Amino acid sequence: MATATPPTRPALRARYERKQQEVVATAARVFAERGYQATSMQDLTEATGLAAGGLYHYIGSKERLLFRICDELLEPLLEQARAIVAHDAPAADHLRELLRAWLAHIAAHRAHMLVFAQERHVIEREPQWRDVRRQRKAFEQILDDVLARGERDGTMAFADRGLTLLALLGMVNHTATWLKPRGRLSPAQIADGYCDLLLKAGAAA
Amino acid sequence: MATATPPTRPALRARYERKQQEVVATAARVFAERGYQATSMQDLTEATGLAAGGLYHYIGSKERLLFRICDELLEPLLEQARAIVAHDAPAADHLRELLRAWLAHIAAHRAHMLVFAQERHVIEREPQWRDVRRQRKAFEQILDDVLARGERDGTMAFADRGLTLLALLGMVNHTATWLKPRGRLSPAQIADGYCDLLLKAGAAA
Amino acid sequence: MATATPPTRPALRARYERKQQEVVATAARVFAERGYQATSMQDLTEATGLAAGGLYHYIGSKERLLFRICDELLEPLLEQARAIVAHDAPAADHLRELLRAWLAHIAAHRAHMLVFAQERHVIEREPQWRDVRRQRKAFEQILDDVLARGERDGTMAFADRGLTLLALLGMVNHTATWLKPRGRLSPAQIADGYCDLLLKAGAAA
Amino acid sequence: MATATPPTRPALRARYERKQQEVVATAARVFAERGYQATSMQDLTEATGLAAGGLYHYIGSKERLLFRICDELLEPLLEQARAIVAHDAPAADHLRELLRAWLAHIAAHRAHMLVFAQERHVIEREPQWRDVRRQRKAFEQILDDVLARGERDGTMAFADRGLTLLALLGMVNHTATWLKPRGRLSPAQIADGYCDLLLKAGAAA
DNA sequence: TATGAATGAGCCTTCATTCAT
DNA sequence: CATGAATGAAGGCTCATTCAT
Repeated sequence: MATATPPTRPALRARYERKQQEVVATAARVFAERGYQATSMQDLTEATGLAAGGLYHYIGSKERLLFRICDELLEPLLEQARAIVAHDAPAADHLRELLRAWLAHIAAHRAHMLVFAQERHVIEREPQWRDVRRQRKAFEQILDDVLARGERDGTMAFADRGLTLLALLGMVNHTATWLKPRGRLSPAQIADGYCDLLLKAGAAA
Repeated sequence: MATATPPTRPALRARYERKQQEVVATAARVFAERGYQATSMQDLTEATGLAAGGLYHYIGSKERLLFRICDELLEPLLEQARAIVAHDAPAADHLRELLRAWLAHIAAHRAHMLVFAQERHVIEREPQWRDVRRQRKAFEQILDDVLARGERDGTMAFADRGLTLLALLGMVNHTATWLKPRGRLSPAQIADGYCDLLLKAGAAA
Repeated sequence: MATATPPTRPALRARYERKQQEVVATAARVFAERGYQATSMQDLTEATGLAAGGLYHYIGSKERLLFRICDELLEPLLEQARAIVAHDAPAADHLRELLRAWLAHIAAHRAHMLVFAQERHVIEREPQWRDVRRQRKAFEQILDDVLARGERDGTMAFADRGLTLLALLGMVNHTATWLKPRGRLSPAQIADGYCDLLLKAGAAA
Repeated sequence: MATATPPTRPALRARYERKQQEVVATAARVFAERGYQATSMQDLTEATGLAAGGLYHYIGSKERLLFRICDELLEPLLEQARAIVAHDAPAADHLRELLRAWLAHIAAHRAHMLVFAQERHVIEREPQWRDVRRQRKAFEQILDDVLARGERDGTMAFADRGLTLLALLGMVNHTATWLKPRGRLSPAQIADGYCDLLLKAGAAA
């Protein structure tokens, strides 16, 4: 993956990184709309107002751009998740907090999420995406750990924990597809809805 | 959309359609692996053993091929769904039957399903995909109708039926992603798992 | 190095290869004039009368084209050289025959030779050119062997055989630069001139 | 050809010119390795440690840089050659001195020489290189004059003087290709080797 | 002096598709 | 029926160069 070379002097560097983020955000929006593959650099040129060369000054390559989008999505989410499970609380509370953070993140990065989902088949197959895959897996592991802890301490009892986790991942990931900025339900309400679904279904006898 | 011109004499026509289905199946597999956009006609040329001209003889165009894949996925599924809800039975039974048929269909057409999911953003936006969208919506309507009937007759009580339906769609659609031909759970078991999840969560008091 | 895929049926294959050679010859001429790097595929498009796609149908890539040019130059030359030294004759006769064959080859493939010389720095450095390098070295080895044999059997006595060989290579390679189709001296006369230069300078006492 | 604008105050000017020479030397090295055309300004940016703007401050343009390299090569060589033939001496002595100076120059400016040879086809064709061509021709004329004088005064007798000169040019120019800083033969030894080759071959009966 | 952001033309190549055979 | 030669627009990206700072 080609890397754009950022300036070294701090003042310029800050400016560079601000502009870079702007470009990434714009690109995420366009990718989400038209699809990553179907979006040409020409499209981004128009969306950003930069000429081809200027664009590459900030992004290195189209694939690098996709990488940044995935990273901006997963890295802070993973960090939040780790912070949540770091403090002491019942498994059910952790689950609810995780879901709320997750849905809020999706709402705030809807375009990122849609792009990530669309290009999933690439990310799961190509070696250069290993780090991204690892972040995704780490997050899912945290979720599974919480469910497992609930089972162990007797507060949850799932028919099949593995399937429950997969169902959860499915419903949450799918959410980016239909979530609207000012929709009927807030991200928190959706999170609670999913959480209740799981907790009721897995209510200990 | 360009249309390939099939022969009119019945014997030839049968042969033609058999070969055509073969091509569509192969294409679905390749698309599922590499992505529709990332797959070139050249790739299909290699995968099918046909030369460019021969390929076009059967498929008309790349987009037409995508259309066929979607249609092979949705049309029989919709038909089955209609058959299921046509006979008299409690809402919960209908739901279970629908899920079993659906999961079985996904298992049998995994590639089709993955392609459909991947290209969803195109299908949902472009006018030429209206008919496909309509099929998808009709199927989802059938599901919603069953849940609504359950609510009406008092056998189900969801916190939020709309959200429940979306959750269901999410988990089922996501399934194609991880379903393996000889996995731990059979399609029927998965269907039952999802069904129980919903029914427990929406158990009437 | 990408490879264009030739047809398999013999009749078509012959046609394909004829056209391919035509393209290579044209390209060699253009490269010789403008330089390999300075020549754009657009230039070749104009020179061959083929559109971009058609061009690639025959050549695979620009680098592959360069490879073909080098191969068309070196492979038959090496073959001729081997045939010459295979039959019994005095070293001086072999030398003269080699030079005549060599100069005739250069005259017949002036463009190829100029391209080869121009891109020498690439050919000598990059790993994908190993086979071409090997052919060049094999040819030079044959020359050195003849000079060494002359020294051994006492018919030649060079002040420094290594330097003499390098001088020979220099003068012959340089020839493509100034050789004109109907110049004052024929390739054979030039060959004899170089041969005499060496033989006189290395005349045994 | 764009021209960089040097400062006018003497002290600054000296500094400027020192740095400029440094840049030219570095560029010559990189060009010799990768080829003039294949070297990007970005490559030079990295090799010199200057940013794009700084580079242009010193060189004006990429072509101007090539011009400087050629000029640094040819101008002092031509001056030396003129000095040599200015003093009275037998033609054979002049030839030897010329070759020694020439080979020493090549050894000291190997990169310059390689670049000059590589880009020869450009230099010989484009009008803006007329002055460089003139220098090259002037140098070759000096060589030819010496050989002609040797023939006239009966101390040399070549089979074909024109061909002999071309052979000489070929062997010397080719030398840059294989000359190593601490090789088996010193530049002076190589010069003598070439000189002896010519003188023996052209020994008057 | 020197930086590095920015340009936009041009690079090589691939693409879906057509059509004479 | 099927081939594969051929198209030409468009793809992602790099290039030499300029200029505000």
